Amino acid sequence: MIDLIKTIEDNILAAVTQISSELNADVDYNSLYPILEFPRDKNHGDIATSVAMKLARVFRKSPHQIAQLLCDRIRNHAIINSITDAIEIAGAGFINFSFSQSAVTSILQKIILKKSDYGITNQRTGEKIILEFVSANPTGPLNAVNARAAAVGDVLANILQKASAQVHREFYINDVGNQVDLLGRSVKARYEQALNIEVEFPEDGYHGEYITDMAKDLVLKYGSSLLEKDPSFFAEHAITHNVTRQKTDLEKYNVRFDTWFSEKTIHNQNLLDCAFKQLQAGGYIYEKEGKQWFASTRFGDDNDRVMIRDNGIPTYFMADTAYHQNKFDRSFNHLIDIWGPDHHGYIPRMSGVLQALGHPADSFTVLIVQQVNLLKDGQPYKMSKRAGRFILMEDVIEEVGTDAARFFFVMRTSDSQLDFDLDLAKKHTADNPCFYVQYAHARIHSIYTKYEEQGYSLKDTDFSSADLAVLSAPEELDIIKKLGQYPQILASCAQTLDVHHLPYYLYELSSLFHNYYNLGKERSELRIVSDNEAATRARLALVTGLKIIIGEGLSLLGVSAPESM
RNA sequence: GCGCCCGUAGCUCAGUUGGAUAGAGCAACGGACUUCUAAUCCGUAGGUCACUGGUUCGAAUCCAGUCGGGCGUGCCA
Repeated sequence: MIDLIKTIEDNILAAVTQISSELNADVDYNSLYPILEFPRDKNHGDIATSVAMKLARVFRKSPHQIAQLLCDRIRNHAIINSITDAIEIAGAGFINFSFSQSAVTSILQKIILKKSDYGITNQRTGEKIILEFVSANPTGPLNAVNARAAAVGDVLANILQKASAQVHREFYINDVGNQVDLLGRSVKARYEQALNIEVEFPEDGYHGEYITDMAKDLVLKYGSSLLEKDPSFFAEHAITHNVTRQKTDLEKYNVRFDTWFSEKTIHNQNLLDCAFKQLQAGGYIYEKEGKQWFASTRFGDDNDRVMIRDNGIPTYFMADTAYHQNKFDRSFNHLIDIWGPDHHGYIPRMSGVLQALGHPADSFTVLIVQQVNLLKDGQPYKMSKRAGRFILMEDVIEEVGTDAARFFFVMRTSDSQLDFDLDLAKKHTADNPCFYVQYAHARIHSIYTKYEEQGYSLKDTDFSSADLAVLSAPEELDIIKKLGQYPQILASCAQTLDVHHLPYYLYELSSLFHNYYNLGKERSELRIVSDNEAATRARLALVTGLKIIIGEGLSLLGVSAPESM
């Protein structure tokens, strides 16, 4: 539908330009956008513009008069007349356009021809984006918020790629610092305990069951031969073990990273020093109380931040600064980070330090993924069988499966808290939105089967040449119009970085389809597969369009599109 | 105290850079269906968009303030 909209938009703009020069008015074109919008109410046409109202002041005429002037000009164009049935002025000065039937069916034709390419836009052409997400500490298994971040990040990456951006998925491993030391001491303590040696467990150490299991495993393999090793040995072992497990969990969840970037890389390559010197040269560093501070308040942060402690050890923030600089060094021009709710206070300093390093403010974007409240039997589900303190990602997947988990995690605005109803996600009924959408896809396959049972072969059916003029029921045209919105939905997701519009759209589309399908039960003339060969072929073309968009949409969500359920 | 997120139907949530009479799903209520095209279908009702003021042709949306909820506020990562 994007080309239909473009045509109308261009014509409106041309008319506005003409009128403004005649009236000698100075129009701020930016203030007119969006030129066109989808009306909520069907009586207001398929697409509408409110420019007449926006121009009232500059043109010194009533919105209604302006709408009339615009209409007079727009109606003169042959293209406009071929794609619209009606252009009406309504309400306070809206101009409502209704598409002609042939314009609508041409959308379907295009979808069938372009298939999964239909959603491609040039929204973010030329951007080289590095999307960093999950980046969980290598001190244990992934939890439910990590699972949400993984789903959101992966889907966002898919959508950005459809908008023509180059996207690199990265997982940052924080394998340096105090927590690593603490992890090592925790594992060593468990190892000694497993050998019946009485030792004190470190204060604030890692209590998870997985630590004990790991220690027992070490005893099985190496007996007591590791007693002489120091904690760093145990830490390294634990990190390798944990990261491997995280990787496996994420693969089962259909999330694959292009790189697993170790923090050690930053330290080994002397990148901290480079970044620090550059900040110093820019005059952003000062010394106080024996520490080196970054003047973060110059970029709107609450406090200045320590980069190098008085003992000479750089802070985490210093390392993270070097890491983010390194992303730019790897020639990415847009950094997107997905962080958990506990890190939002960190945004001003990160954004500030990157600006201090000479990067434009809009080249770094942080998305905050808020916490997840898992519900079971209507009650909060907080304790994990394995981890005790929190729910693991693998618990969620085991409970509801990868498909439902991913669908539910991206279904809501990611920067607000999510109530995740585990019981609902498991249901195989229409109440479950994930099932509902997948079922629409499966149902289309059963229609194909039905068609072949009638003695036809799908292989011989060329949908692109079907006579689509048969599709005249309002329900059929509504479905096609909805299909035509798909590229806009993706473009809007890619622009706002809000992915939840996609599952919503797929749900609404499926709903139109299920309702249409059900009509055939009451009104046999609307059955998709019938004796009427021409109608059957046209309707198969319609469901094929649906199958393409639903299948493609689900694939962007990383959710399977089953042929039967 | 300060910062971020949030407050829309009984519940969970949408609401397209400000647009027309604020929408879905669930639950509730009322019907249909005794069988089919696979996991019922159709309909009804339900609202002070937390509150107050402001901006304008127009505000759930933007601004200021108030109230309420969640999270954060390390030289941890």
